[in-house]
Parts: sequence; C-alpha cells; structure tokens
Amino acid sequence: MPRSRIIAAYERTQEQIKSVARRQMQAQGTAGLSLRAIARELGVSAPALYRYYPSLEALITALILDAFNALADALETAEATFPDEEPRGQLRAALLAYREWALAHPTDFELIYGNPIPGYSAPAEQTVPAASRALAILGRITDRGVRSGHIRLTPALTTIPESVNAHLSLLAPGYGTSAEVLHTCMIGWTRIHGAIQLELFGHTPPVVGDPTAFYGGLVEALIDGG
Amino acid sequence: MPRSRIIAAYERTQEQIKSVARRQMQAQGTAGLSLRAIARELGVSAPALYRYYPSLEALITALILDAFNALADALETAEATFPDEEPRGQLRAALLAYREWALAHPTDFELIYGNPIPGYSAPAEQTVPAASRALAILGRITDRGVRSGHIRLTPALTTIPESVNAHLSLLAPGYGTSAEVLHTCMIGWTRIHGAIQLELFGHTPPVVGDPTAFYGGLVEALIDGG
DNA sequence: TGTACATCAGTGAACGCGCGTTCACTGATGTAC
DNA sequence: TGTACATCAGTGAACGCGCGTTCACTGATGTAC
Repeated sequence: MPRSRIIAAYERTQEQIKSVARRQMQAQGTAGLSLRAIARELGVSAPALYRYYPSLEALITALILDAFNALADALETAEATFPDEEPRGQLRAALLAYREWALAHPTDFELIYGNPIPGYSAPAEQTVPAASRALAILGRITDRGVRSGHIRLTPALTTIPESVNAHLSLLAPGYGTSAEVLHTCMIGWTRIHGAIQLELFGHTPPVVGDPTAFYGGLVEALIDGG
Repeated sequence: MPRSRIIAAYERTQEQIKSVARRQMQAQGTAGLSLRAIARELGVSAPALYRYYPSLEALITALILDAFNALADALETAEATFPDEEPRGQLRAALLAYREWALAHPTDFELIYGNPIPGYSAPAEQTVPAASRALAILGRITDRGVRSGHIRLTPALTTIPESVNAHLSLLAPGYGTSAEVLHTCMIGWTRIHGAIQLELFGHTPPVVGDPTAFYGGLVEALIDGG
C-alpha cells in the first residue's frame, strides 16, 4: 500500500473518532466526553484510540480547532454569496450564518463559547488564531462597508471609552481596519452572540415565540447601525 | 431544644452544603459537582447529605433557584438606588448590576445561563418563575421610563416581526407592560448578556482591553435607545 | 519467488481513581409518663 | 426525679458503575534481500 494511502486512512480514522465524539457531546454535553465511550461506539478497545490522539485533552483540542474553523468557514461561505460591492448583503448573510451554524452544531458552539471543560485548558497558541478568524471576517466586511459608505457606524457607538480605544488601536491594524470599525464589530458580535446563546439554551424562545424572526429583526437593526 | 431552633439548624446546614457546593463549582466547573466531594469538605460522610437533599439533582435545583433569585435581588437593589422618577438611573444601575453579579458569581451565572449539566434537567414549574424575575424588573423600569418620556424606544427596533409581536402581546400583560417595551427588553437583555458571557469566558477582554469600560459604553448606548 | 525482519493497528488485563445511592446500624438528644 | 421510649443526625460498608491511562502482547501487513 502506498504511503499516502496509509496516511489518508490514518486521517480518516481521526476524523471518524472526532465525528463520534461530536455525536456523543450532543447527547451527553461537552463535559460528558469520554474516550472509552467513543471506543465502545467505534467497536474498538479504548487503548486503540491512543494511536490517534495522545490523550483526551488532545482530542478536545482538535475538536475545538475544528469548531472554530468550521464556524469561520461558514461565515466565509456566507460572505461569498454577495460581491464585495454589496457589503450589507455580505454582512447580513454572515450574521445569519453565525446563528445557523450555532443551531446546526450546538455542542460545537458550547465547546468553543460555553463553559470551560473541568480539567481542560486550551493551548492558546493553537486556539487563538482559529478563534480570531470569525472576528476578522466580520471586520473586513464592515471595513469595506464603511469605506464604500454602504454601512454607517452608529453615532452612539463611535464614542469609544479611551482605555478601550487605546487597546483597539493596537489590534486594529492586525485586522486591517480602524479602531472604530473593530469596536463596532465587537459590539455587533456581543449582540448576536447573546441572542444566539440565550436561544440555544432555551431562555428566549418561550418569550419571543419565533426566535428566527426575532434574530432577523436584530440583524437588520445591526446592519442599519442601530 | 425548641422546635424552631431545630428547624433553623437544619436550614443552616442546608445553606452550608450549598455554600460548599458553590465553592466547588468555582474550582471544578458546574459539571464537577459531587456529593462525595462536598461531604469530604464538610468533614462528614456522603450519606449524611441525604438528610438534607434527597439527591444530587435536588441540590442542583436548589442552587439554580438561589442563583436566579440572587441575580434578581441584585437587580432590585440596584433599581432601589434611584427613585422611580429617574428610570434612566435605575436602568443603568440595573444593567451594571447584572454584569457585576455575573463577575462576582461566575459559576452561578454558568449554572443558570451556561451549558446544561449532563444528566440534569430542571423542573420548569420551579425554575421558570425564578428565572422570569430579572426580566420582569427590567420590564417595569423600562415601562416607567417610556411612560414618563425618560426612555425612548429606538425606531429601528419598534418594527417588530409580526410573529414575534403576536407572541409578545400574549405575555406582555403578565409583565405589566406592552409588547413594544417587552421587545426592547428582550433585545437589551440579549445584548448585555452576550457581552457578559463573552467576557466571562475570556473572549472579549483580549480584544477590548478594558471590559468594564467597554460594557459601560454598551450600557450607555442601550439607555439612549441605540 | 521465498524468507527473515520491521512496522504498527489493535487487544485485554490491570492500575487506581471517583461517583451516587442503599442499607442496617449507633448513639446522642428530647419527650411522655 | 427517674425511666422507658421515640426521634433522628450521622456512620461505615457495600453495590455497581465508569473513567483515563499503562503495559506487554498478538497478528496481520509490507519491505529488504
């Protein structure tokens, strides 16, 4: 068997393990992840998994990286459904995609944005770049929109607290935009995130009745700089 | 010993158990709650706890109810620092109190708003009333503000999706207010909640630098109907 | 083409651990007469 | 005041369970000569 096929098989097994892990998180919650349970479902002994991941921690890290990247990929796909000349369409699509991804992959969402897993702490040098991708996408769309005049920043939100402005100014170049735009993105991010998180865990639906429509209204207000 | 003193001692022990449980959640996460660990820290055998709570589930329910009520109490205390004639001050104080309570009691916050605990499901008839208190407080403050003209609803947000409006209209009387005000409160709630949740789990601080100032700006925008 | 060897995925037993819950019990304290 | 009894907080052993990880191993497959 050629070496490349062997590697492909190895990686396919890694994917299989992660896929079973994701299914189990859905049933048991992120804290319920267990190598033995995964092995059982795969019809294999528990030590066999150690060929593919050196520990439970490593598997969790892989799942987290996948989740951050899958979310960012979803946003990028949404962005691409409109040309760069229509940043409002891009922004709307991206914001809706954020929620849709979360609803479609609730445990991945929990994994990256929810309670930390008891004994686990993520290796920052791996997760930070993956985690930043989503914000970078929102940043560049908004930046395009502001430059072309399609998106305006809310006056109420352009008065950035000095200490925050100082910090954002340091990071903004890394995102290829200004502190103002980055601030707007952070505000926007916290807004959609709160709505999604509360919906996911069942706090808003009993009150608003139709969470999709509720979120839609929230997104329109956000795009209009409200 | 008089019967009332016996009951008081019993309840004091219940409080002690919950307090140790809270400390352990802080260290181990909400999913790490364990009767045996609590008993160990109390210097007592595990079965002894069954005098006070019939099961781990019951203890968790008690902790959840306490948390919802403590949060609502914090909002009410904040509300009371301004007279009813100054609803903007009341609203600002309440919104800031929401974050302060969350930062002071991160695991209680996780417990009520974070990932569900694996094997546990809350008894709705007990938790729903407690959970609704916070929203009711924001609702009555906002209602006062709108009636007296101190608080105005953002135009962008008064266009409520029809399906949402229908549902809110059913619930609004129960909160002693209108569908519009309730909608504004839900929007406001999702906004501050997202900011707090992302801050608590470390997602916003590295970007905004000064989360207190960032949140402050967000609250001002919210009060101004932004 | 055949043989000796290396590679490596996967096994099964074992380690030490912690968990929620049950059970029959002890022993101190308070109550009734 | 003294005695028999009831109450009840707390104990210690045991139940059956699941966990992550280690270890020496088997047995199939591919490689070198």
